[in-house]
Amino acid sequence: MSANTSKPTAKHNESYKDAKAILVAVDNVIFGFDPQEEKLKVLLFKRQVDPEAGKWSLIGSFVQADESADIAAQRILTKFTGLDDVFLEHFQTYSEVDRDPGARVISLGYYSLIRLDEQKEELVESFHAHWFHIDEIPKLVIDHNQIIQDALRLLQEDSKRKPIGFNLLPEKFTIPKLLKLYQEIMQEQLDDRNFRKKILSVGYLDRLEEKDKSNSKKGAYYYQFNVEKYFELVKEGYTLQLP
Amino acid sequence: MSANTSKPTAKHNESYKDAKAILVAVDNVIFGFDPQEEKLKVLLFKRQVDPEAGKWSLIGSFVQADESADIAAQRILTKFTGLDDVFLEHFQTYSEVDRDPGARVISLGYYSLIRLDEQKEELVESFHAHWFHIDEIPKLVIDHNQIIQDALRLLQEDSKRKPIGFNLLPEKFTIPKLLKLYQEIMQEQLDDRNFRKKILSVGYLDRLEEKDKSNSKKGAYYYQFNVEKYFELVKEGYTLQLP
DNA sequence: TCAAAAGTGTTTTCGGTACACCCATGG
DNA sequence: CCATGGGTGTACCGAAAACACTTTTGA
Repeated sequence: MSANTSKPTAKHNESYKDAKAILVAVDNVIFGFDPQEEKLKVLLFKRQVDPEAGKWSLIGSFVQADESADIAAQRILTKFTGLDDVFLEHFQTYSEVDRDPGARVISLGYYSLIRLDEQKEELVESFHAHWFHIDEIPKLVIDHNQIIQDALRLLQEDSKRKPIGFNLLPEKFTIPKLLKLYQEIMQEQLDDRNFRKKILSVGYLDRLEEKDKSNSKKGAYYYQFNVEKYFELVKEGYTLQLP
Repeated sequence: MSANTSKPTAKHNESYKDAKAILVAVDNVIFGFDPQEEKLKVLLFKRQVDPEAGKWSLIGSFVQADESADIAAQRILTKFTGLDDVFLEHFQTYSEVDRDPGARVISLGYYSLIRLDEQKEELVESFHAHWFHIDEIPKLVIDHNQIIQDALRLLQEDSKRKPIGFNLLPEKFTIPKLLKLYQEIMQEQLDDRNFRKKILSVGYLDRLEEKDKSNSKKGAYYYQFNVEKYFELVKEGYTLQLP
């Protein structure tokens, strides 16, 4: 008697045959942290296909018929960096009809965290890919600047609640480096005493005997992330909560 | 000289022509709260197309060539409930190759929050859709049970950080009802005194003079969510944080 | 011996939690 | 007048925040 938004009697699940297929891509915001420079970076490369060939772009690919989106995101990550088994997470979908001038493409935004010291540099170079500091991202193809911004915001959220920062550091790292990493991610200064207190009080960091003397005469103790202890804590219902 | 994961010289952006298009659907987990029953519910309907026609399913549709996924999710929501301009959010993507036995379909999971008192009941009924209490969801088609579970988890997370609960209540509501709603969402008991203190201290609830006497002789004051005050708070950097 | 980074403690403040009693009113 | 749900206040505890000094050692 009202609400004539649609005919209730019409079939309201379109059949598979009537539906129009769409190109689906993954775009992967690959983050890395350079412990020397103490900078958070994103891997970009020059797009190879028209339109907009030659412009900087995120690492992406179409999702193939025989792979899930997760696998596709993993595939291109491995292809460009040689790395496998790293932190990789879907965070947003971009489906505006006209976002890609080449065709109607729905893009699945992923972000991954890798250890710069473990990447295969020859591979990165062979694709003419380049690491850009998060503050110096050039104008990118399509909506990729937006995608990076969204990824960074999620990285910030996630960093507060999960110990994912360790995916960006070498196996062994010092507390000062960890602090610098968090400051880069959060884009704000943190009190070093309170940070140290908080992060060590959780109990998932093991101090090694070894020290890193590359930055000071005194040297800073190396620490290692203890995954087992972290899983125990999670089982007990613990959830990290940084400011 | 290592990392032979792929030929660096090969084109590493597949051209648009080589890519295979994929069916893309949205599945919308529509939440409603019945203030009388004090139950959180999800809208489901009987799937019309094979395979698995006749089984209970989320409200979904394929994404059309001329619409974004957001619009598609909005479209089916309006079609089934008559409602427009409600809380609607994408939360996850389901892209396993064999998830749908009918074809390769990538599904975008959405969840929406509606006011049960505002839905067009004739419309809901005309589609033979039905509201199921969150604890009594039947076995659904494909991976839809999983999708609901994921949606509920996100609703719980979001509820702690954003004042989205108000999207499930009538314009005017009492604190006891709001408490019951939060308890339904969180699936746990909350201390009523602390809850009241916390939620009122934020300052985005306006007390009306009117009382709801349907549940007690004394009557409970009606409150209203004040969007303007909330936006002001957000601008000042405020973020809600419930236990 | 001193510059430069690493490491350590204390006090204050604020929010979270636990907890028990009075209030209003229709029947 | 009393049962029922609605509403209020307080004491305690622990975590977060602010804040400054000592330690180490290579150059």
